[in-house]
Formats: sequence, C-alpha cells, structure tokens
Amino acid sequence: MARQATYDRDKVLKSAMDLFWAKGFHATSLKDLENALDMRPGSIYAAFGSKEGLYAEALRLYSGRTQAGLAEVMAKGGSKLKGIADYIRLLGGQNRAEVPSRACMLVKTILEMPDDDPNLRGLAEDLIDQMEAALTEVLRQAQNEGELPTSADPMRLAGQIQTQLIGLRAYAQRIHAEGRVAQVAEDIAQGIEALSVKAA
Amino acid sequence: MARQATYDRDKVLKSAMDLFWAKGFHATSLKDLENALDMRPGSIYAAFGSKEGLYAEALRLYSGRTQAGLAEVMAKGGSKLKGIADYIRLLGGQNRAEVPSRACMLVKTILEMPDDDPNLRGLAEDLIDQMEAALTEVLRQAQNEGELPTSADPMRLAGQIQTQLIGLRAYAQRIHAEGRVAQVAEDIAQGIEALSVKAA
DNA sequence: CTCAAATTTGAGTGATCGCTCAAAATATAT
DNA sequence: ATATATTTTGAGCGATCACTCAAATTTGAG
Repeated sequence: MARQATYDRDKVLKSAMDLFWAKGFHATSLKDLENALDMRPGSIYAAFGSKEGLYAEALRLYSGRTQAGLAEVMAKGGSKLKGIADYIRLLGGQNRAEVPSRACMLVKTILEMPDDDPNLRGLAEDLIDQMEAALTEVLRQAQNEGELPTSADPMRLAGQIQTQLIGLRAYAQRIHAEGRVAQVAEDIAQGIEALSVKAA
Repeated sequence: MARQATYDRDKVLKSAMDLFWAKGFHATSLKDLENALDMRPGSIYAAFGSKEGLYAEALRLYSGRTQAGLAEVMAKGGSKLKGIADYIRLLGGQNRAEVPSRACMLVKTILEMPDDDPNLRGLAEDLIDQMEAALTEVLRQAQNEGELPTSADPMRLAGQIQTQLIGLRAYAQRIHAEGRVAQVAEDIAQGIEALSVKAA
C-alpha cells in the first residue's frame, strides 16, 4: 500500500547516540544530526518528534547497552566481585579512539541539564538509578553466595562503587590523565576484590 | 580625566561564575549574563572580550576558590589525612540550595567541551591538574610527618582521592541521590583516615 | 498502469545566538 | 563651565538555532 522507510532505525539511533555522547545535547546541532544520520530534518522529526525526543531514545539505547555490558562480564561466571572488578578494568582500559567519550553519557547528561529539567535530566537519573540497582543486585548475589560478608550492606557498597565508577570515567575524559587511568581503575578493582571473605 | 567603571569586577565575576557553574557554557546565553551581571553587551565585551573569555575568567575564579577551600580546611592544623577527610565531609554535607551546582565546575567543563577544544577544555584540565598536585603535596606532607606510611605513593593516592572526589560530586548532582550523598562522603573520608599508620 | 498511502526532501519559518559600534552619558581635569 | 577621556547603552548585525510543511518521490495494491 505504501512506501517503507529507507533508514534502519537501530543504526540511526546508534549514530545519534555516538554523536550526542561525544558532543552533548546543546553542542549538537540539527545540522550535525542531519550529517551523522544521513537524514533530512523532516524525516528526523517524523521519526523522533524532536531533538529532545531523539536524545531520550539515544539515552535509553546507551543505558541498555551499558547494562548489557555489565551483564556480559558477569555472565562469564565465577566470582561476582571479580566480575565487577573486571568490568571496571574493562572501562579503565578503553582506548580513547574506540569510544565516543570516556565519560558516562548518563553522567554527562545529568551534569549538562539544569536541575529543574523535567525530561532528559529526570530520564538520565532514572536510568542511572537502574544501573545502581543492578549493581546492588550483583552484590546481594555475592552475599548469598558467601563471597561478601553478611555484615556488608549491598546498597551502601553499590553507592561507593557507583561513585568510583562515575569518578573513574570522568577522570578518564581528561586528555592529560591518559596514562594514569588504568592504574586508578586497577586500584578500584583491587579494592572491590578485597571485599571478598576469601581475600587476604 | 575620565569616567571610571561602575561595576565591581570581582562581584561581576562571581555572578558569572555562579551562572556558568549552574547552567554550563552552552546553555548560558548572553541574555542570561546581561541579567545576572546587570551589564549590557557592550560593557561585557569591553571587560572580558568574549563569552569564552568570561567563562575562562570565571573558571579561574572557581579554581582559586576551590583550592583556597582545601587550604582553609588544612590550615586548621592537625592531621593531614584528617584534613582531607574533613574536606570531603564538607563537600558531602553541602546543601543543594547554598551552591550553584553540587558537581565540580571543572569537571562539568571537561565533560561539556569537546576533546579538541583548545581553550576552555585545556584550561579546565590544567586547573584540575593543579588541584591534584595540591592533593599530592598534602599527602607528601603527611608522609614526611610520619602519618602516611613511607611505602605509600602520594601521586597514586592523589589520583584515587581525586577520582572519588569527582565521583562524589557528580553523584551528588543527582536529585534522586540527595539522601545518600553524606553516607558516600563519610565512607570515602573514613577510607582516607584508614591510611594513617596510627589507624586500627 | 493507476491510484493511494507513506516517506523524503529542503527551502523557509520566526526566534535566538554571540557580538558590534555609533551615540549618549558620565566622570575627571582645568 | 568646558573639554576630554572613558564607559555605558541598546538597536541591530549576520549567522545559526530548532523546526515545519507543501511538494516531490517512492512504494505496494488493485
């Protein structure tokens, strides 16, 4: 009956995510998006409603991929704490060239959008809360498996780890810090492994 | 011979700092600045050259105040490690209402400006390097005073603390995290105090 | 092939961006 | 007062912003 869209929605969203992740919301113009997505404004608006709507979709994609990334490392089995530690080593070892930005897109969003922004700011906070909840869940499992002492507080620990994760990735965004990131990541990773009852 | 400027440069810069700190570079328009500084564009440009120039000045002011803040806490004498720990507790205990943003303005700048920005991004990195150097120096003093073990590496430790500081403040920027910030700060502070040879 | 439904296009919308500069206003010196 | 030096003002510059929409294009159905 009708024409079908020529673009691949997933690929387009991935391109938008990369661009927004690298440049942020305000510094990314529609001209930039037209180039990156190879779409004209009419199509972009038909597909996503607004620049903000597109950013929101890109954020959700980012969040999903990030959580999948953690899950993937955890799925290798073995110690939960080692899994978290390895995930941090993974982030610490990323090459600047292979990623749009070393900092977390959720954090970049939270820092860029004003406190009273009802949409993107709120969404980013919700998604980062999800990430922290996932971390809490893994720690609870570690506790159930006897790896983490029963005296430990998974929620509290998740907050500490989340803070260090956020810090590490913002730290790594600095060009100057290039050489020091892996060491900082390693220190964080070892701190987590040291929580194990089997450790030292 | 001539008219003298009616504005107080220090006060104006403070206002610009507060506004930029809260809203970031891109989201702050000249209209916003005209209102906040109570100055018309001609005067602003005569005084600071450009929006970017004004931001740079504001960033330098921020950096100076931040370093002074650390120095002030340290000047109370006593243990260096306790000083750093108290500085972190101070940041953790800040009220959202009393500060333009809970996140560090230097970090916000680094995350907002593109990697290849030669001006503001480079400046922010230089200034945050200074902060880390100041931290390193305090740790070296702690070592000289026998508080920190000779086996410790002040530079490496400074990187860890800097990472946690950055993380804490970005974590605290979240509205949702409001109630959890003080605890995260306390955990970081205790971790630093635990470095002392006199500790446990 | 013809028609209908959907998508793509890109020129053009009003608004706002950072910024300029000639004119007006003001302070100081004589 | 007058003259001179400096600052302040704000209308308005070209550029760019996010976004719209009528026309052109493309597809599938009958």
